Amino acid sequence: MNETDFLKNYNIHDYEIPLCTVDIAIFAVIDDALQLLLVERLEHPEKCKWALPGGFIDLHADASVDAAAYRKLTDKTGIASPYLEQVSTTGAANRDPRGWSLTVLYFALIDINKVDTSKLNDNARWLKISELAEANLAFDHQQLAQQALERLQSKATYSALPIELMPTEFTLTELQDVFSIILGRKLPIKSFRRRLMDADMVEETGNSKIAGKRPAKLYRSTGRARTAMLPQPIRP
Amino acid sequence: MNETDFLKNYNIHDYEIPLCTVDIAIFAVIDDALQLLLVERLEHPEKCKWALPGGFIDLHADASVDAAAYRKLTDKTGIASPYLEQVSTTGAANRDPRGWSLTVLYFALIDINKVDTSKLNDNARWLKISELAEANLAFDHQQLAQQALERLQSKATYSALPIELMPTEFTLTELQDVFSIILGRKLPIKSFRRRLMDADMVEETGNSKIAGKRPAKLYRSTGRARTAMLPQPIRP
DNA sequence: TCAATAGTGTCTTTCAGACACTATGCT
DNA sequence: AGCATAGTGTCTGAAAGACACTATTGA
Repeated sequence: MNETDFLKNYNIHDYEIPLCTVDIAIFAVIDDALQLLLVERLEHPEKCKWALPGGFIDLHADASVDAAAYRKLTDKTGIASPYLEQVSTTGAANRDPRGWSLTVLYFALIDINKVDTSKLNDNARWLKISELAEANLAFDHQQLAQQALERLQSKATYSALPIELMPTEFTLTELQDVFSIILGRKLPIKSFRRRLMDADMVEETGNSKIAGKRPAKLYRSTGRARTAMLPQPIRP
Repeated sequence: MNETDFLKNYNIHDYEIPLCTVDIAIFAVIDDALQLLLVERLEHPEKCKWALPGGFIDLHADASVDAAAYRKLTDKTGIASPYLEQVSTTGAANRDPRGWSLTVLYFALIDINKVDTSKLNDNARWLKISELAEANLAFDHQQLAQQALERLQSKATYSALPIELMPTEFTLTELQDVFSIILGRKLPIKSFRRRLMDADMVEETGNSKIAGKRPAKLYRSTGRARTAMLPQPIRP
């Protein structure tokens, strides 16, 4: 049999294959807290429970898994160029009552100001990370969210990725506060600023922000935060 | 409709879903070179081309994706406790002529001496990493292998993971050579030894190895290499 | 004794942490 | 002037790199 004949006779439905989904842990800083976007499930199974945004890969709409994740993310937030990174893939026989199911987990970092709020309806809400441990989410989404959070926390120690959570212009004090929120502890101001400046993660915009006291210089991302690593991780 | 009825009516074959596979980049050091295990494809598509070991997830045999990867790895090598780590998931409409397909990529590090050679037959071979760039592998396996290699190289700079490629007892010079092979450059001897010792990645076995010249102390892994990070990455 | 490989002593460099200090604007 | 917040100067400490040095064996 040659390849053409082989493919002609090949029917995917002859085999038992898993359900395939993508799920996205979308993080934003809101009210000085790191928060995670959840949507309410409108259908069985796990109906009415809160879950990570996501769903089945659409073989016609989505050219790739990454494209599927982007589509789901844009559906929910309308953001033009969000930071989106694949975290891991979980698949098992018992994680969904419909059968053997596999999900590709992503995490996204967004600036809450850039969200198209018209896309967020009643069955969406933000969950503070401090409440994640006790949250009762659909399927294994609590563990998935935890995994994504650990990845973000880990990256915050050796890269400047949390810049992706900031608005276009921000002060270094604001950025340091975001790092502190993510890592759950105070950071030394001097080395924080030195690390970011020496590694050219940010550059001055020339503007400043006056909030009653001494004006703070405003910075913007140089874009290096998405890929470059800092020379040493923050010590524990 | 309640959940029980919903599940009763649910038929996975009503939906178009991707083909799901796992692929494993199995690395070993052989003849002072980092090498990658390949198997020849016996069936269409891409018949007779070389590919990463792997294949379809078996919904009955495999309780999870990780279990599927372990099964494939054990099938090929017979190794008891290989190091196996998930790298990434790639899925796209055009990567397999049979249709939209998704693969979960793993990488494994093995000690070539522990391989059950009876499991490796004619349609398996080792490819030197130096020849990977020009290799013409099935599907997108060349890129997948490259990704796995990059992960290994990256980890070699900030962890002691390459210990997983070593036999039970090894000298520090041998270990340093393996790091050099992976990273493709010489490393400073003093800081190499200090890093591993200070971080308790290895411990003396009490034995030594005589190879004509001064005997070298033999060490074994403490197991910390699988998880612990070294304080600073090796500088570029 | 010499060649070859194993392994150390110690100085320098890099970069994070500590902390006291200065700077700026509002009231 | 006093305050609160922004931001720096500079010392210390940890860990990597450089490199000359010593150690151990067989031939």
